[in-house]
Amino acid sequence: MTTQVDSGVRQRTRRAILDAAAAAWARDWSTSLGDIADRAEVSRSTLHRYFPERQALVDALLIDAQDTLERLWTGATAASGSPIESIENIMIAIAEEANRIVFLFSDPSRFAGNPNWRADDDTDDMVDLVRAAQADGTVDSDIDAEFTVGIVYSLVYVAAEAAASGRMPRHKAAEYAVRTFRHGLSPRHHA
Amino acid sequence: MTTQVDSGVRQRTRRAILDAAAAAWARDWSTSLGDIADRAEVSRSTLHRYFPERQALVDALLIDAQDTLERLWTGATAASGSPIESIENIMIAIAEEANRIVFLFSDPSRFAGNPNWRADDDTDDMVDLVRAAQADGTVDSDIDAEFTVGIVYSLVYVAAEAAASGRMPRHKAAEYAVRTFRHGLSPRHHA
DNA sequence: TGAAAATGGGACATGAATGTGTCATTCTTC
DNA sequence: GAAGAATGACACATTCATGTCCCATTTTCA
Repeated sequence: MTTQVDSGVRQRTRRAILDAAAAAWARDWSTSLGDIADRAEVSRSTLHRYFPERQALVDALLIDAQDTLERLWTGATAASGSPIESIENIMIAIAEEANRIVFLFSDPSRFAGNPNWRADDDTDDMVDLVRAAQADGTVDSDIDAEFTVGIVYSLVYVAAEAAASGRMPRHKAAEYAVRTFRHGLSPRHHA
Repeated sequence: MTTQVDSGVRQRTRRAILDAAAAAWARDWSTSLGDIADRAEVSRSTLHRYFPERQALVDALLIDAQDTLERLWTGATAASGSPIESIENIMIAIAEEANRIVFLFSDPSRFAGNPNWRADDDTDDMVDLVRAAQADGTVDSDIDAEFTVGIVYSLVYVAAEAAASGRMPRHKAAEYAVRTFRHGLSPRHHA
């Protein structure tokens, strides 16, 4: 039981476990709690103290990742003057913290029915943003908006992969992704 | 024991199992053999007759998917006159049979050490193709070639997802992907 | 039609992951 | 330095996927 507010120690342990789980489950949903505990550098006992059941960790992770996503979203849109600028800033922001977020999209159907799942809302917001950019004339209207959102996410994923593999710094990978998006979805192009 | 050549019945059962496993494992590597048997509409007993151990199914699937990939590759490059045309034709071809192939790239590290793994060769070939297209002047040389290959695969993945969800016909999704690639990686663009 | 092939269904043992609990040890904090 | 918090290291039961049989039934093909 927590005394009053969780101590700094507990916060750090909790975060280590969440981050380890996010990174592991992004690649392999069947990663065992024992492996996650190892990655977090805690014992399996400790992991179970923080998250009594596997489902408790899943739920906490879901909430944490979506909170992070919305925080990034707010920051990125606040600093933007146009829809396409918002999209590009969001891409960069997500690429920065991809380790905590990617697992959300590795297989969304996995969380279907989970009352904590609300990332669809973010995707809906992104679709709205793309539609606004299409109305703007800054994004190709010939390509389906939902499809375009899929491209946005997958470009971010490629950037995150490239950064994680150590082949290039994260900011450079993000720049490539944004650049490809901007050019690839540009409306003015000879047939 | 097989009499002489596998009967047509066995071929169809075997294919149903391989396809079910490829589709299931592309999304969730922890899908049980029981679930795969259900998807393939065979009993778990039958599945075990064809693939005594889980590993046997993994190996067979690995070989089957890579054979498919190389077949597509050969056909696509044979019908192409330039590197970029080859790349685009391969994208379309892979999108067609994505269900059998995508699982290869869902987490390649999973197959590290497996003697049957050779998809890296295909990726290497793709890198060569991109480099040729860059030398051509048809693909942006400012973006890392390996990163570009990642984009190619992920665009195909997005197309396959869109088609699988039923939001659009497969050929249209593939067209979007190719279009995004062509424009997104185009070299001539104002800064 | 009859034999062989192929499949379905179930029983059973095994191993890995999970969940629970206890106790000793280490770390914080006053 | 002492009390409480936090952790690590086990032990144990339970559940589930896996692998191995066996036998009845259906399907295929000569």
